[in-house]
Amino acid sequence: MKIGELATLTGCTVQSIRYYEKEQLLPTMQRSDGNYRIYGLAAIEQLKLIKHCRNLDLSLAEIRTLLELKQQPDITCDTVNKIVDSHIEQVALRIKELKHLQEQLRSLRDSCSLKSTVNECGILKKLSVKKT
Amino acid sequence: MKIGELATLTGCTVQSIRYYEKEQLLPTMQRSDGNYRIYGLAAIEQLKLIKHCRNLDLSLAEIRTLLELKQQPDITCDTVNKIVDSHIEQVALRIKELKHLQEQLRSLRDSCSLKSTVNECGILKKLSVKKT
DNA sequence: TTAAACTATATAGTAACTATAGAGTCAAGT
DNA sequence: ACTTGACTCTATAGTTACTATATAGTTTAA
Repeated sequence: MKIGELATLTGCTVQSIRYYEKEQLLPTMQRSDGNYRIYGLAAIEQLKLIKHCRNLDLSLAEIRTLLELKQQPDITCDTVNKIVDSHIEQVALRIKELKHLQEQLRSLRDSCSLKSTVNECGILKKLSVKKT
Repeated sequence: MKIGELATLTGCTVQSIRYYEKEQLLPTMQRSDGNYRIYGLAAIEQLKLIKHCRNLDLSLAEIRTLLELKQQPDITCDTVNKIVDSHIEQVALRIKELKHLQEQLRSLRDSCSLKSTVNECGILKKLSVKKT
């Protein structure tokens, strides 16, 4: 299988597959006579894992760690848990921040009446004055 | 006032102030004999506005638009409203996405028991199999 | 055989900075 | 007068996870 077929099978772009190889998330593939990368079924598996992790917003560094752990089946999976746990925390924190942001934006939005001019725009006034 | 003082007064770093100037969020400042940027009180105002907007996660492009609008006090502030509204929507969407993510991460986390080895780790299994 | 479709590498761009290198400026102390 | 240290200047590279582009080579179908 060549890279284009792998791309359509997994929903990745050709470029990102090459990028993952460069970043060591996929192994260096063997090449055909014409220097084309040749993939087997294992590559589909691995790319799907990568893609699923990316959908969960895991960083490439985190995914690389998971993949390395997968190569050592006999150690305990504490590290896997830790990665997921810390990621859950990060997401929770981000949600909290965004909710706070949402409140501020709404209160900002309420400070501008419909027909006013920029000159007396409550939003711009608030932005200029409010402390950081 | 030189750039370092402005930085401490506003809580920005010296580099980011220079960056904002390069990106046209601050005007090109006049220079001293020794080629140092010289700032007045207006710069504090403007930097605080920028910083406050950044705290609200507005992009530099959005902030640039707001600052341009500020220069034209007589037009209606529809555009200001639109920027804020669209930003509120973006944040709401992101919160929704993150909540969905959070669910998936938690269900993933639940699939790994405490003492298992990587070999039989429910998390890695799920990640490999689950569809994108 | 030739054109289309595919693949290869290398490089630059994205956002909003941060970090670094190398050089010039200024104020205070000796 | 000289030097030291703190400050400033510009230019460049790095960050993340790609995407886009240019240029060149390969394969496949008509």
